[in-house]
Amino acid sequence: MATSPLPPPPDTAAPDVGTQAVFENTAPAFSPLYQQIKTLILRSLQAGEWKPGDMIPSEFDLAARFRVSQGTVRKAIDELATDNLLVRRQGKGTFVATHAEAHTQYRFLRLLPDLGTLEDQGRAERQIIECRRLRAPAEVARQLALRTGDAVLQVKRVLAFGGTPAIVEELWLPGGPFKGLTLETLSDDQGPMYALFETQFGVRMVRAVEKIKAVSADEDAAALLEVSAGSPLLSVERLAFTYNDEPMELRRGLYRTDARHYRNELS
Amino acid sequence: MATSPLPPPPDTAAPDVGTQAVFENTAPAFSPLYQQIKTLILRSLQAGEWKPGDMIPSEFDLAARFRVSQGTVRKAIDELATDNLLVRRQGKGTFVATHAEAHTQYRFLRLLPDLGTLEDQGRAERQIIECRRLRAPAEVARQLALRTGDAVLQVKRVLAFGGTPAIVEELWLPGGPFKGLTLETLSDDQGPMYALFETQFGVRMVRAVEKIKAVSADEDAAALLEVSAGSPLLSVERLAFTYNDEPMELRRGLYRTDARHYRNELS
DNA sequence: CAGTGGTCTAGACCACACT
DNA sequence: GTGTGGTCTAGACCACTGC
Repeated sequence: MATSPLPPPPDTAAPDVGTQAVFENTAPAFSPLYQQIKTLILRSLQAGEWKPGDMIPSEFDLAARFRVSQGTVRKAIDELATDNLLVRRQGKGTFVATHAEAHTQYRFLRLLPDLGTLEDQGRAERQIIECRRLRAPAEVARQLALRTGDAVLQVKRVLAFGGTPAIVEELWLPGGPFKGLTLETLSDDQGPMYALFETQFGVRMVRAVEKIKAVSADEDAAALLEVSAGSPLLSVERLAFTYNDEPMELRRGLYRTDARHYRNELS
Repeated sequence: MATSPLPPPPDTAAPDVGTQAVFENTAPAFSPLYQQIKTLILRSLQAGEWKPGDMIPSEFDLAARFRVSQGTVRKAIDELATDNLLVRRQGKGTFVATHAEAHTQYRFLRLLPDLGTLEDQGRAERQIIECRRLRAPAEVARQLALRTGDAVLQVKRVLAFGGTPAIVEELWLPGGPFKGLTLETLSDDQGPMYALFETQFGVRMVRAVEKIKAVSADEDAAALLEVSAGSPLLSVERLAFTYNDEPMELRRGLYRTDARHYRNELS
């Protein structure tokens, strides 16, 4: 239990765990060991020590590294797995979750066809309308935790299924982390946009919040979605976050729901 | 570890656990012990052995009853707690979840004001429009797993906040479990409808699925919601389930979203 | 104080994947 | 077979609640 074959040398640098909470120095707030371990793993994820798709060290190795029992590491990993930050695969190992895998693709897309195979009626056909670099309007800046006027990227695109347009959306991305993103980058890419963000910009979207309203189609949206102006559309405003609850994308979408619906599970 | 002070006598009746899976007699499907315990607890919940709000036996007692270790019971309860079927309270015990508590009220209602205190701007003002007993239309029957023509209850009501109507909805309930439900029962009651269902009919809603669309207000809805005909409204169709994934309520709602929005978290 | 859930450990063994 | 995650146990101790 005492050896520590990984980065932190045997008796220093590694968080030293006595019998109970370690960082209980100042605040009287009690923090369980497994929570601290969870934080340390999270930190390694943020720092990019393990990238999306990578296998992280085994529970035993991590236990040695952090000087705790395997069961404690297990509980930390369990929680990270239920948060969809890690994926466990029995017999293989534990991996950093990614949007690039078939089974987790379009994890955030809740628009489904009313009828037929929920699975897939054709891949989504994507078309980028424009990609501009500009200064953040006040409201966009506020939501992305930037200052008004900071550089941002604005992307507009249309998604269609089986030739019928279904979604028109506008994305706002902070200019810093997404430096170098162009219309060509986006257009050339196949696969989910969040997968591109991971591989090209090292940004992994972890969770998101959506605000949904019913609105009437304006002229522009009506034309792009091939409906008549004034038709009811679903307005979906999404704020997506990366590891440290940092907002990293603001997305405003209009969904056609005449033959599809937004599905949500409550529990 | 061997005593069994609860209902099942010492050496019989209680599921007998050797070293591994118990019910592994016919199917080669492997089922972990804690999963079997989870099923047994679930069965007791369905049978009404413990009712919403009740405290269930301690982990130790359950461990003795099922002849497994306390840690195994713990894992079973953990999962039931994350499914919101049970609620753990340190120092006190583990309780059957209920819709009747302040902190879990309106757990399934996702409509929030765009501005101001998310907490509450006044209680919801509810008004029952009608409550009829009739024969299930085909589509309603299908969704509630009944036969077309079976007895069902149809309830219509309006919800308002601060004097402004926000939701008009129509509920369909199976006639059997809800025998005796009348307009008076519903109107007299304060508090969430799902709480009433628990206390009066022993029906606890556990989870639900919603299908959301944008639609135009027809004359009736427009009048009730005090908007002009043709205004965009959010159509929310909810199918709610009780313990055994039995569908128990079909609800079709129209939401005004001019000053409110449907909030959803993705992860 | 006793009773409850919460944390942590150590070790044994099972199931699964790869080589 | 070896290495990984998954299950189960037994026991010790901590934290919170209420008598």
